[in-house]
Amino acid sequence: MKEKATSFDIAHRAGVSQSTVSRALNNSPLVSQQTRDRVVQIARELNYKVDKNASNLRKQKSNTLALLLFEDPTTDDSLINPFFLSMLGSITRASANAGYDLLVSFQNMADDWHAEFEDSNKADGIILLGYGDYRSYRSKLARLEEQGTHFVRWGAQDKDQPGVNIGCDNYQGGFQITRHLIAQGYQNIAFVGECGEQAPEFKARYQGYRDALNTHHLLPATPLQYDAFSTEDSGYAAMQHVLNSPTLPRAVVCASDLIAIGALDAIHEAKLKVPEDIAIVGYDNIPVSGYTSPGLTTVRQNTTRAGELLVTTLINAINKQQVYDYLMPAELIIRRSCGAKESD
Amino acid sequence: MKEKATSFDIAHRAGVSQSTVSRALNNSPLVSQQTRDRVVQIARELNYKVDKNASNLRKQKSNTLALLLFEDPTTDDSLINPFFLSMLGSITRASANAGYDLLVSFQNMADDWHAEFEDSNKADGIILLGYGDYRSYRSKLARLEEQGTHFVRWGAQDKDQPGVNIGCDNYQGGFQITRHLIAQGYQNIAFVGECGEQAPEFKARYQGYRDALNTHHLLPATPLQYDAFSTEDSGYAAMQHVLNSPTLPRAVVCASDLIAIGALDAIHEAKLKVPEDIAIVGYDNIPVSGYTSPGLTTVRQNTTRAGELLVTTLINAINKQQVYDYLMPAELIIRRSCGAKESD
DNA sequence: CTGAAAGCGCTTACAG
DNA sequence: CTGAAAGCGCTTACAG
Repeated sequence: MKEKATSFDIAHRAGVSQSTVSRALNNSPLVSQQTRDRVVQIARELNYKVDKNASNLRKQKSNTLALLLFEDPTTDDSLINPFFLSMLGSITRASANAGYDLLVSFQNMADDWHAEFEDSNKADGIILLGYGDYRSYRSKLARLEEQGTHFVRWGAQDKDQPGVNIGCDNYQGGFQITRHLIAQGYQNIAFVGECGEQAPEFKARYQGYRDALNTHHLLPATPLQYDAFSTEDSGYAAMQHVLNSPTLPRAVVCASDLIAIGALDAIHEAKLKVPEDIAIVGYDNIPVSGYTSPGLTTVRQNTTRAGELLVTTLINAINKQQVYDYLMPAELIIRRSCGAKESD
Repeated sequence: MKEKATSFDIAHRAGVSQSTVSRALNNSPLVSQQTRDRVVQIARELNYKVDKNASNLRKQKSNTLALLLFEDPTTDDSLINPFFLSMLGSITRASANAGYDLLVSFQNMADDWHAEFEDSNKADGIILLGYGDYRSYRSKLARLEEQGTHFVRWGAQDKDQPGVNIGCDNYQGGFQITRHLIAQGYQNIAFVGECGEQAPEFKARYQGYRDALNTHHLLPATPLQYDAFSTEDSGYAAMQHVLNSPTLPRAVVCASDLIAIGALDAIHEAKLKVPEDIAIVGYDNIPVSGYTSPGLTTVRQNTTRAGELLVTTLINAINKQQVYDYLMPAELIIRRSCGAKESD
């Protein structure tokens, strides 16, 4: 095990000062080409790497982004929502492309997550990812902002929240997919998914659903809305409720694919057919949604683009540039579960 | 934007020396309870966090693990193999539980990845994750070892490789799933997946397949093996090959679920039925495999356990403890694609 | 273009 | 139990 080389070792061998080594390696213009070449050469021979801790300490920045994954408190301990898993993948890739390291962490609302990363200089900025109610940590977000910590949120737009937000247009997605069902001729359309303040994404999708129905004068007298959060089990239970209600809806808009998959199970168990007896649509376009029987009509959120947007927005913020909220368009993905021909 | 507090600020307010602050905050026994309480109290008030860069620089360790994801060179830029995505999830969780931060990074065989992390003190150790041929970076692994860098590999056991290895018993998995097909009465069984040195995992699965056939005297005169790497497209193409061959096999062992899913597409396109006309089995038990039509019989690798093993093994290595290779058992998951009753 | 020096914010022997 | 001091390995004004 060789001792690790430092900039002094290189300086010694190159016959220059340590300052010059540092400059040469950092592409400072204040070094002659000749000196730089020699230093770089020796650094390579010695397999030298700049010590990031020392460099970061001195520069007071880390070239690292932190990703905070908030978990659905209801999720099984060993599973991550597939949608966020795919976001994780695209964020990882986007940070790498931007030359930043990515620190990944799960959060269970630990007391001091708001300070943990930037105050400790582990990261230059934070990406907050997770469904749910940012209101509950509103004060923490405010504190982040007050401390000058850079962060971006993924989720539902909310003018009231501190910080920049990147999200997908949940209202439009809910509207579109409901309108699509209406265009198929369905009238009696239910919604499965909680839609209170604690679930702003679902709430926006629900609003889109309602407005689409309203536009076509199909809004039922009593709302056909059933609570469920984003797990298969919850979707399964909610759909059993639906199936036990006096009048069976002809179509169901589920607030997420996970819910829709659970609903599918409940329907099959009841020996009913999708879409013949009841049509089902989901939301998210998680990988599995293309493989259910029948394939799920759903709304895609472009995770690749989302990852890029989150990362570039955060980096811009770190570099003191003006940054803006961004609302990505939703994209309808039509498969068989809605009863449309796939070419529709 | 408040200035960030340092240990000196706390020392000043507490009327003690900065050394004492550091000790108090690091739970050193060399501090009176009274002093510690006061320091901790003030630290909280000032919202103080230890600067990790300074602390790491001084301690020469980072409390961070690096995860290097090697990509299948054949994979689409925006997609990660779902199996590795699920490993990523479990490794993230396991590191967090162990109190380590996790730095995630993709690798395209950049020249100096072997030194990038530990030499730069960004991480205390490295987890190498990715299918493929470790032989091609054998020299780099050797260098890692020589430099005293701590690392664990996920993948096929290989006595020739430097470093510790955690993996799942690919041979046993291939054997079991093939034996299962034989038990269903199939005789003419093909294998789809490359099985050369560059794909050690697939190779081991193929060996298991062959030995199972051999045990039952079913080994064909000419090997029924078709190359494919782990993507749907490649599986689709390979299965078209199979379907064009003079005698159609009755069952096909695919080296991965992704391959099997592509194969399923090719078979359905040819208007054949699974499992009636031809049985298909996969490997990995990726989430989608439960939702294909029919559901895929496959081999599960316990990713939760794998993540924990990788992390704890690496941490043990970092702490200078003796560490060992570990081979996890494979686990047969029976669904409809093999023609068995699910309760089989 | 180069060097000598200060200092980033800690931890930890050393001395009491 | 506590404090004064050294030093981790860099980057960057400052002076030439």
